[in-house]
Amino acid sequence: MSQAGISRPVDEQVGYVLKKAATVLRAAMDNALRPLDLTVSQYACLELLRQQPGLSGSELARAMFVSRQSMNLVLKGLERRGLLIRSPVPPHGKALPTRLAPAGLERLAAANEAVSVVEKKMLAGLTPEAERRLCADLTACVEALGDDLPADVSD
Amino acid sequence: MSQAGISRPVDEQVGYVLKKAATVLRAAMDNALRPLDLTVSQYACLELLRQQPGLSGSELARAMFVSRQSMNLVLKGLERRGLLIRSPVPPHGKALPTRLAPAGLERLAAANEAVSVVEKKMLAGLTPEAERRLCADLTACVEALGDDLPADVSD
DNA sequence: TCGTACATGTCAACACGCTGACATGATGCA
DNA sequence: TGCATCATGTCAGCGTGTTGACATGTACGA
Repeated sequence: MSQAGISRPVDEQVGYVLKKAATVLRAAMDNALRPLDLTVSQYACLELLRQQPGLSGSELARAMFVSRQSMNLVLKGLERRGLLIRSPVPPHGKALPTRLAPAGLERLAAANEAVSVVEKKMLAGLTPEAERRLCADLTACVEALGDDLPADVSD
Repeated sequence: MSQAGISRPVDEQVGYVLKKAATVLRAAMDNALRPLDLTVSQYACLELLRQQPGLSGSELARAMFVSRQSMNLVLKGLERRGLLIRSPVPPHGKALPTRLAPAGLERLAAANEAVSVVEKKMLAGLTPEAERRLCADLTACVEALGDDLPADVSD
């Protein structure tokens, strides 16, 4: 209690650098996606649906680390713009399977182009080996913090 | 335009893993700081002021990647609670130098204890060597994305 | 000296995400 | 069968952060 702990400058603390990297990347992606009239959340939602068609709102929310309510807003917006299609009637429980509309797939293709540019720029200074290592180390951090707990962000 | 680009699952994309790590870390820090009645933003603000006393609101905002306006709200809250002190009159331009109050330093010491636990847990699976490498790689990513641009988040 | 540019603090309005709460449909068990 | 439990979708309210705008104080150059 005598001294206030860590004296290392924030620039060398993993947490700080991690936040900075996430912030800068998000800003860069926002800029890249703005001409396509897509936010990062909307883009991520479309890409997830391309890889895993038929996901429900709750499943998408978990995959994107946001609440069901937030995801619901994203889905409503994308549906209203004709970029995706939700079953009007739940085939099983209350879950509404969601799929990309043709317009959504088209928009996503352009978005992936733009995002790819940003990603390449970000990783320009890293070897493929370093890139894999970075992913692995970050994943190790996530699991060390108890990845098992966050079944959902809210709830 | 024929195929929608990246087919790699999102779990292996740096951007996705980066966001996940940042989200999980923030959640863990929020939990750790809640008993102390501090948010992550408030904690970061106090820690920055400990390392660099006398910073103005705008300087703090830049260091924390938020807008001046957001930082202003954080500072008002901390000042009202007696955790920091702002010069009532600007000594030079309009910038108001800010310093930790004794109560703030005390609270910060406890907060650093709590945050240190979370950080240790997160880095448990990494060697010190890997930790440094992780920081370096993330910093490289930030700089590759054009670290020079974001003078301020807003503006 | 004047005026332009720039940085800072502050107010207002808006967007996004979260928590809390509720209703509904499915599942499992007594 | 009846009931408890769980997951999902949805509504309302709140907090946080952002953009836009404005006033003020400083520094620089004609």
